[in-house]
Amino acid sequence: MALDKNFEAAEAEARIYRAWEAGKCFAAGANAKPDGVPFSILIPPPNVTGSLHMGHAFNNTLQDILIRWHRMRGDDVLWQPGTDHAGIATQMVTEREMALHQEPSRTAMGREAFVARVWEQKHKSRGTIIGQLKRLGASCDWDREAFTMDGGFHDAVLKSFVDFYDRGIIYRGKRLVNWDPQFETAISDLEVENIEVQGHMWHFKYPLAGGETYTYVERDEDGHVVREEERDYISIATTRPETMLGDGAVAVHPDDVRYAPIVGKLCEIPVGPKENRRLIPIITDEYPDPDFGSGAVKITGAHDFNDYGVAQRNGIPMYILLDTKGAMRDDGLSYADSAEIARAAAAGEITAAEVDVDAVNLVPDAYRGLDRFEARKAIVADITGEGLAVMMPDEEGTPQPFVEQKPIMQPFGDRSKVVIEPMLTDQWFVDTAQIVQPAIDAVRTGETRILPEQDQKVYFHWLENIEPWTISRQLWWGHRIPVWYGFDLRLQDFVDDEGDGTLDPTEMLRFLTADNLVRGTDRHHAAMDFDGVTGLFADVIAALPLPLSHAQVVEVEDRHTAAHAMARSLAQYEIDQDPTKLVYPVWRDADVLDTWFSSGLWPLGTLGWPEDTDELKRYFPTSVLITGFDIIFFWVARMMMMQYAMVGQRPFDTVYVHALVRDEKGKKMSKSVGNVLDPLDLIDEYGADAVRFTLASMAAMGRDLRLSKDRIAGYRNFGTKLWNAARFAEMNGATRRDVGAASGVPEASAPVNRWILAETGRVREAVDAALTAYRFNDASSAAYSFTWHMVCDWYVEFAKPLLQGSDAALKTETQAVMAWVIDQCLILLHPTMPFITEELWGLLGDRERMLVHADWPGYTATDLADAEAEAEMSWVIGVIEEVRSARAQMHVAAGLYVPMVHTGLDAEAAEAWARNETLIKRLARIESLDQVDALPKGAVTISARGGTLGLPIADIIDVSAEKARLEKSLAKLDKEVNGLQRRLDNPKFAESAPSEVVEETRQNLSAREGEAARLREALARLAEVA
RNA sequence: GGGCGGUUAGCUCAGCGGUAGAGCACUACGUUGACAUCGUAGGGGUCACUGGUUCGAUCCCAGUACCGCCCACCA
Repeated sequence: MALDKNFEAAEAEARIYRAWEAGKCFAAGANAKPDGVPFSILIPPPNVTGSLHMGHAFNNTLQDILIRWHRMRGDDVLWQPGTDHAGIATQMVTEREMALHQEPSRTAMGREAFVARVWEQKHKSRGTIIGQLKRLGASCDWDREAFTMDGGFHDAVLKSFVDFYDRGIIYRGKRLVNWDPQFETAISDLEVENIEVQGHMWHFKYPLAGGETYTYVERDEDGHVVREEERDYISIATTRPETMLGDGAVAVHPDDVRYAPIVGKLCEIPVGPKENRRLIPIITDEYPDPDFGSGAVKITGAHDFNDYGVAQRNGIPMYILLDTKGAMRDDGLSYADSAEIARAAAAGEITAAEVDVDAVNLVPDAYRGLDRFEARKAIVADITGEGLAVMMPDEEGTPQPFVEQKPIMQPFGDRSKVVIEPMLTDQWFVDTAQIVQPAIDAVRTGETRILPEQDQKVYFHWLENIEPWTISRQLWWGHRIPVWYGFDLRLQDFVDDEGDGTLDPTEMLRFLTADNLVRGTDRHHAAMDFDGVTGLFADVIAALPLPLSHAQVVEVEDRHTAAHAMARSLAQYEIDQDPTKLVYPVWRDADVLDTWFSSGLWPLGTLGWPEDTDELKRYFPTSVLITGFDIIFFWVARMMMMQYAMVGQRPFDTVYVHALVRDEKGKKMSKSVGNVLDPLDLIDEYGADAVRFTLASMAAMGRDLRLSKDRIAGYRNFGTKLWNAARFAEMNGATRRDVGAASGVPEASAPVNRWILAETGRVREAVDAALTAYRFNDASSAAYSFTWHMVCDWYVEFAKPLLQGSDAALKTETQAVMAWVIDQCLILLHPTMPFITEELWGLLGDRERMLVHADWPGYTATDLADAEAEAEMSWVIGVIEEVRSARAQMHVAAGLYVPMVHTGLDAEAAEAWARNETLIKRLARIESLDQVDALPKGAVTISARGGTLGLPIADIIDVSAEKARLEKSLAKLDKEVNGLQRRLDNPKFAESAPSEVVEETRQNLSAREGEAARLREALARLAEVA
C-alpha cells in the first residue's frame, strides 16, 4: 500500500466524518475512562435559519479543539449542540421568504398560520448550519441537538418566567421603552446601536401666555451683561420638532437667573391650530444644563428618555404622538378634545396619571398620519413661516432661522437599522437589579473565570450599572408569554356602557403558575392546553355569583373580542335565562419573550432542567463557555444571572471570550461591504483542517484576527508536509509499533532516536500547557514547528541513511521510533486538524480505535529527556548548519561532496562525529573527514564546539568571498562580545543581578570570545593565501 | 463624556525585565528516491514618541501622538 501524493480533503473529509458518526464517536461520554472527569461545553446556539460565518467557524473550531483534546484524554466529554429560534431574525427571514414566493403576508394569514409557517421554515433551514458545522469537523453529540423552542426547553422558559413573577422579579408596566417602528416591537437597550449622524438643532420661540414679557439678561463669566432685552417668549432648542406637540412643560435649571422671572408661568407651544394652542408650564428641574442651548428644555415625557424622568419627577403629563410604525397618530380623540384634556392636566384639574394616554391624541389634523420625518419638515416650515423661529444674522448680517448643524447620537435598531423611537407602552420587564449580584460575585471571587481578564472589567461595568430588561416583544415567533387575562366581574357591572359592544371593566390577570403547570394534563404543553387555561380561571368562575358561576371559559383572540363575547353572552342570558350558555372569555397576552430570555436558560434548558436529569447532574455546571465578546451582555451576563437565580449555581467554570474575525485589512466582515470570507468556500478550497489550523494559530487572546487566504494556504501546505512525512515513513517501513516498553514509547539506543524522543516529550508538554491555558495559538505553533522543523527538517533527513543503511538493528529501531514519532504528531495535531490526522492514522496501520478515540499521551518532557543525546545532536546540527551556510555563501555546487579536515577534536566532539558520521556526511555533503596538523591555506573554516573544522576547497571558492563572510560573522560576534563585556564590567550588575544570570553571561562571553578567536585565525590563514 | 485595547521585519501577528521571533512576501541556489503545496542559504527591526523605575526596559510606571472598540440621556 502506498499513500497518494496528496491528501484529497474534499473527498476524505466527508468520508471520515461519516465514519466518526457511524462509530458514535461524539456521543456524550464516548471514550471516557472509568475515572474520566466530566468536561462539558455548550455550543453558543446559532440562529436556526442562519448559515455558518467566519465567527462561527472560529468559535466552533476552538470548542472542537478543547473537546477533542479532552475526549482523547479520556474525560467524560459532552459537547451539547443546538440552535436558537432567534425571534426577530427568524420572523424576518420567513417573511422575506414568504414575500419572495408571493405567499400571503403575515398579517393576512394570521398568527397561528404564521407560526406554523415559521416552523416550516425552521425545518427547511435547520439542516444548513448543522451540516456546515459538520463540515468544519465539529464533534458535537448531535443526538442531543437542542432547540430553544423545543417542548422541554419551553418548560424551562415557562418555569423561569412564572418563578420570576412569583418572586417579584418580573413585572409588567407602562414604561418608556425603545421602539422599533420597522418591526413594530419593543426592543431592549442592548438591541439599540447609537450612531453618530449629522443632525440639526432648531431654536424656536415659545410665546408667553397672555403676551406677557420679561427682561432677559445674559452675562458672561465675569458677570458682565452681554445681552439684555425684553422678551415675550422663551427660546427652546430641539433636534426633534415633531415631538413639540407632546410637550408637557418647559424646564429650566432652578439656578438659572435668566428665566427666574417666568418660572411658574405658562407658555404656548408654537405649533398646531392657532386658535387652540396648548399652554404648558415653565418648571424647574436639575436636568437642564444652563450652558447648553438656551438653557430651557421642552419636556416630552412620552418621546424622550431624559424628559421621561423629568416628567415623572414633576408630575408632568405625557402624550403619545406616534403610532407603532412611527407615523403621527391618526387614532383616538380629536385634537380639540385631546387639547381640552391636556389643558385640564396642565391646569392641575386632573393629574397626569388620569390622562388616558392611549386615547388622547394631540396631533392636529394637518399632521395626522404623516411619517415622523415628514411631520418634522412640515412643522419646522410652519413654525418658521409664522416667524417663531429664533433668528440669527448670517455672514452678511441678514437674519436667518437659527438651525445648528451638529453631530448627534441617534439610536438605530441593530436589526432593522431604522431610527428607534422612545415609546410609552405596556411591556414586561425583568428587574435585573434583583438577580445581578450573584453574577457579579461569581466572577469577583473566581468561582467563574472570565478570560482574557480584561473582559471582566467590561462585564462588571455593565452589570454594576444594569437597567431593567424589557423582555416582551410584539412579535409572533417566540415563547408566548404564559399569561391570560379575564375581566374581573366581581368588581364591575356588566353593562355595555357605550352601547357598541365594548365593555370597560377592569381586567384581571391570571398567570400560569407553578401549580397550574402541574395541573395540566400534559405537563409539557400545559401552557398551550385549553384545559390548563380553564384551570387557571376555575377559582374565578367559582367565586362569581349565580348564574355566572356556571359560565364556561372560552379563549378568544384579544381583549376587544372578549368584551364583545362577554356582552353578547350576557345579552343572550337576558333573553333565555340559560346559565349553561354563559361564557367567560379569556385572552392570552399577545407578546412573546425576548429571544435572549430563553437563550439565557441555555445551560439548564439543554441539560433537561427543570427535570433532574442525569446530564444535569454530570455536566452542570459546565466546564467552559467559548463565545464572542459581542454577546457578553446579551448572553453571558444574562446566563450568569438566570442560572444563579433559578438554581443558585454558576453555569460555567470558565468563560473564554474570543475576538472578532476581520478581513485581511482589519475591517469587520459585512455583507454590504462585500468583504465576507465564507468559511464554506475556504473549506472547499483549502480543506477544513487548514481553515481550522489558521483560526487556531491566530487565536491569541484578546485580539482581533485578520484572516487572509495566504495564511490558510500556508497551513494547507503544512498538512501536505505532514502527509508526506507520513508517506515517507510508510514507504520506509516505519510502521512498526512492536518495539517498545509498556509505556508505548519505543526503546532507542542511537543518539538521533533518543534525541527525537526527548523533543517529542517536550512538545507534548508544551501543547498541553498551551491548551490548559487556552492559548490556542501557542498550542498550534508548538505542534507546527515540531512537526515541520524538528521532525521533517531534521529527523526524517537523519533517518534516511539509517533506514537505507546496512545496520539492521539500527534500521529496525529507527523504523519503530519514526512510526511512533509520526503517531505522536498525528495525536498532537488531531484536535486542530482532525481530518488529515484521522486519515493518516488509518492508513499507517491497523488500529484498535480511530484517532478520535486514541489515547492522549501521558509521558512528560522529563520522562523522555536525554541530556547526552540532546547535546550531541545539537553539535551535529550545528556542524551541518555551519557547513551548509559556508557552502551556500561560497557557491559550492549543492550536490557536490567535498572533503573536510580538522585539527583535532576533543573527546566529546570526536565521539559525536563517530556516532553520527553518516548523518553529517549526507546532510552536509561531506565526502571525508581527516585530521591535519593545520588547516590548509584558504580552507573554509567551520567553527564547532570542541574543535576547528575546515573545508579545504580553496581551489573551488572565491577567497575574497570567504573573507567577507568571516568578517561579517566576526563583526556580529564582536558586537555581542562588547555588549556582554560591558555588562560584566558594571560592578552593580554582579551585585544586583541573580547569580545564575551573571554566570550565564560569563559563559556566554567566553564562548563568544572563543568563536571570535577561531574566526580571527581563519582570517589570518586567508591573508596568507592572498 | 467615561472605559478598554493597540502601535514589534515589507505585510499579518506572537513574545516579554537579561543575546528580537513566526508565517507570508522578498533574494540566491537547488528536479538531493517523502514533499516544488518543496528544500538549502540569506536580506530585512534604534520593538510609536518623551520621561521615570532598574545593574539592565521592546517588556514595568507616567505622559504624548495616532488607530480601533465598548459604554453614555446633554435637549
